[in-house]
Amino acid sequence: MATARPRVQGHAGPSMQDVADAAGVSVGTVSNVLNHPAKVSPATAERVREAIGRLGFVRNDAARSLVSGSTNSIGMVLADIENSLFIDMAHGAQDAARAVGQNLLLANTACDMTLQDDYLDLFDESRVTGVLLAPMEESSAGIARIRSHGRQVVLLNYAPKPGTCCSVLVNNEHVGYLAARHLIDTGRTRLAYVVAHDDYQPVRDRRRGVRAAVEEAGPDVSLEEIDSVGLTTVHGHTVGQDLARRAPGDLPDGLVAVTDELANAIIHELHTVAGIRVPDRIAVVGCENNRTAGTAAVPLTAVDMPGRMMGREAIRLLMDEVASDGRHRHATVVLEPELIVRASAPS
Amino acid sequence: MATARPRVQGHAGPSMQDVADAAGVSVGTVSNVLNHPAKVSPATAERVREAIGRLGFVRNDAARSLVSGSTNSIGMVLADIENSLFIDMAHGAQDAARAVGQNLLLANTACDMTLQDDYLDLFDESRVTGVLLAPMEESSAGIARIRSHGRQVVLLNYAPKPGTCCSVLVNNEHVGYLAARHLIDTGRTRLAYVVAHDDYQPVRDRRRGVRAAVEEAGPDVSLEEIDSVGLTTVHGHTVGQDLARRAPGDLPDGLVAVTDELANAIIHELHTVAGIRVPDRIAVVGCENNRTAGTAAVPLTAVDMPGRMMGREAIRLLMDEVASDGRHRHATVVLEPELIVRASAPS
DNA sequence: CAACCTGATTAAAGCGCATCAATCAGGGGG
DNA sequence: CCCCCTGATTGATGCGCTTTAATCAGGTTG
Repeated sequence: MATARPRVQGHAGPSMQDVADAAGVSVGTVSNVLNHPAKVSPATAERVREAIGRLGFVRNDAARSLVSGSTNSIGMVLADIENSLFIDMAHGAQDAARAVGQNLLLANTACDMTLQDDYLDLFDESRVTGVLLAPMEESSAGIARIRSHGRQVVLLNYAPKPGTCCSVLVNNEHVGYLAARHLIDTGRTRLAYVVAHDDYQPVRDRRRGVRAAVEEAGPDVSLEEIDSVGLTTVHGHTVGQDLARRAPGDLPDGLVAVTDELANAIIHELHTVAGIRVPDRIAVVGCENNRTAGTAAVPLTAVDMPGRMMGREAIRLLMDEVASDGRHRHATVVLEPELIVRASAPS
Repeated sequence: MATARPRVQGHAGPSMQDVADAAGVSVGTVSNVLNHPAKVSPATAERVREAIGRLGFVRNDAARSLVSGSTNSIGMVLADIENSLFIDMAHGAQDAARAVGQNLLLANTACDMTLQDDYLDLFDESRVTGVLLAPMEESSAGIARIRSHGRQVVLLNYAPKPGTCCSVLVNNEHVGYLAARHLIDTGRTRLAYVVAHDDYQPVRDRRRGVRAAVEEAGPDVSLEEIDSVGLTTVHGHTVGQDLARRAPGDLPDGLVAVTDELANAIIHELHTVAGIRVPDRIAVVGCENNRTAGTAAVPLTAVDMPGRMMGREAIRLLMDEVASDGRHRHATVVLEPELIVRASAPS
């Protein structure tokens, strides 16, 4: 056995030099075995591979990307990993990234903008191929920062400031429209729209769609907008309890909730707790078609967001932009939602 | 403006040298401003920081970790990002990692062992601080490989080969025991255990617990083990349909499903489709307490797995091992599950 | 036999940063 | 006036790899 080179602490593991020594070749040849096997004679390659196996050599990705100036990884920053829409986007992106030889690294911000900025910076410093960002809130500052360093970003499910980056969106106005329209088409006339965080662009868009459908229906259909404190289950319970306390005549007969969580919680309070039957007394539609929608106590009619496809499209846009060394025009891909009819608002 | 240094294509962005030139100092000083601010006089530091901002300098993490031989990131490989247990583990790990100044990078293998190995190797090559692995199947080959390179691994929710690495487990035998015991305690006598993939260690352990509870109950309680093809919803539907076709006398009156998905799908076929009331005719218990358990058509009684805490513990073990330069003894943390009683098997 | 070509291999030059010994400036004490 | 001490700064070195030009061995051709 060859004697080991002296090493400072912390720098464990054999290097290419060690492999080269063991195989009786130069480092350049070892590198070629790994990256351009065609350039190396079969016999030498075999000898090198044997040495690699014997020494347990692991290529140092830091050195590799230091030289090449780039990596093989795409970073994806997700605002809420608990939401199945985001999971779907990650899944679609994963598949597409893999197909183009890139690894997808996920980071969860749990809706914390500080964490989001940290992860954007981390990916920036890591020189990833590009970044996919699926935020909850306006994030143009962070995007601008890393874009100014030349790092490519594709925004998911949130409209960017015009011309700042590529994005993949769902036609959220149509989401709201489809939801309200379904209720109107099935004979509901006193609609309610439960909403919170009107400062989030997707939320705003959905509201516009709901309003459009109601206006289109003429004076026979009314719309009440109910402000919730937040978008999650706890807030839905509050809204549901408030509704349950109303005089029967004041109750809407059709309700659109801006998130599935809100919808399910409201149904729980009305239907299960207060005995106000869904959909008989009031039909409910959600706006995400989360994983839970189909298995809920009252299966939820919801407008489906095509998360998988969004992820795939985002990777496509990103790789397009990365490839186009020269001029690149930012693009926005808008995918259409689809209504999934279930028991909470049958046809 | 100083003239830009000539640059080969691909190596965009200002380097420390550029910053140093702009601020009229040496690279060493710029490095110190970033890493040891106390060593630099306030005036110089300010000048350097100004230059950093003006040039849009971004530290190159590859070079950084090439020198230091390590990174600031922990890699977490998850078998199934769709399962809320894994999400919970990621969440807990994230919080704990952040508390010790590490970034958590997530990777989803979608139960694909090839992908799992790829990500393990990626993290290995990236010289991450350590790796958290929450696999679906036996993974000792991959673990052994990267451990042999000196990379630390903590295994989550899957027992390692003795002495090979640290791990955080749930007492899965007790999971099965609690589930079966609850049915027995509430008067059920003809139990069934629906199971698949007996080659997965957690699945095996749960079975042992179920059997133990039944044996403990004596001859008045019987146990039938029903083999499912798989662990997911489609397989549950099949099992449910088979059960629904049985003669009423042949039906068990209590059922433990090894996953929540199986449980919910079985309840759907029995209760909703076939009209065999749950829990009246048959009580059902799940073994994970997934996010959907509480909101299902029939809220699911399930044994809860403490995912958040598992994630936190895993980070703790990992950092312990990383810190202990000298001798380290692998540890296994076993967390106890807890029964959550809901409508599908009331008390 | 010289000139030339081809394929395999090598030696050397960095990539951008952290680190550390060496240097420098500026007092204060003797 | 010289020496030493302190704090700030510098310059040089090397981390492990990829890449490129240079070298070499072994044919082939004129």
